[in-house]
Amino acid sequence: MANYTHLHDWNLTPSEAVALQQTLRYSIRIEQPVAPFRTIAGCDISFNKFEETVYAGIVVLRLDTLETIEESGVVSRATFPYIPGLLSFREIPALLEAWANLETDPDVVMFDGHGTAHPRRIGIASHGGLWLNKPAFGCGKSVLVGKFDQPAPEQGNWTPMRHYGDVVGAALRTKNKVTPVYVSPGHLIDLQTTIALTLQCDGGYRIPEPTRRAHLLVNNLRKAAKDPQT
DNA sequence: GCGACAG
DNA sequence: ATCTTGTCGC
Repeated sequence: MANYTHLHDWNLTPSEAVALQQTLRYSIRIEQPVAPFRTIAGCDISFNKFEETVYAGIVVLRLDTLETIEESGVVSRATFPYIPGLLSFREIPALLEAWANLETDPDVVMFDGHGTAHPRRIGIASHGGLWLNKPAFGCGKSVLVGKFDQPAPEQGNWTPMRHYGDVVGAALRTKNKVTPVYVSPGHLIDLQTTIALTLQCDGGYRIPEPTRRAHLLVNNLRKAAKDPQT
């Protein structure tokens, strides 16, 4: 089953959260994975605006067939507000609850957000990877930091995203002539592998399957709780 | 000081 | 993120 070890407290002020990121960033390891990956997890959360209740979910799929092999959804609470650069403090606590309910132990995790493409190089994918002590990377729909040139319009093309002289991620075209997604390594993985895995998770949509299915899962959870029906 | 700013 | 219908383009 999937587990994780407690790294630190979550009830922090935004200021304390930034300070914690400055100490945690040095534990992050960006490197080429040794063992091949067989399964991948996608995670996401959903919520009603102005409400503290959040629906967190994780979907595990086989990398070779993209078949879903497990889903885990939980209803939790997020007390930390959304602040650009501190997303992990709002989303990870609930995601850990969903993770703990997993029967399988995914080989790598795809987060909805960034990894090193972050002002302090420790986005949700890096922070999450540290907690899970597992290879993790981020795939975001918009940019937080980093400058880049537009990649060629055909699927598979990508351009490096740079921030203060560092290549922090890549603008990757997952579909012909469609806005690219922004990927970056989180922990225990490198940019090349991050790009390859994202392309391997292609299901015909801009958003790769792990994240796309996790999004559908948590959205259905939220709707189910909203209506007195099924 | 001003503008930017993952989900 | 969420609130929402139709509509332009391949």
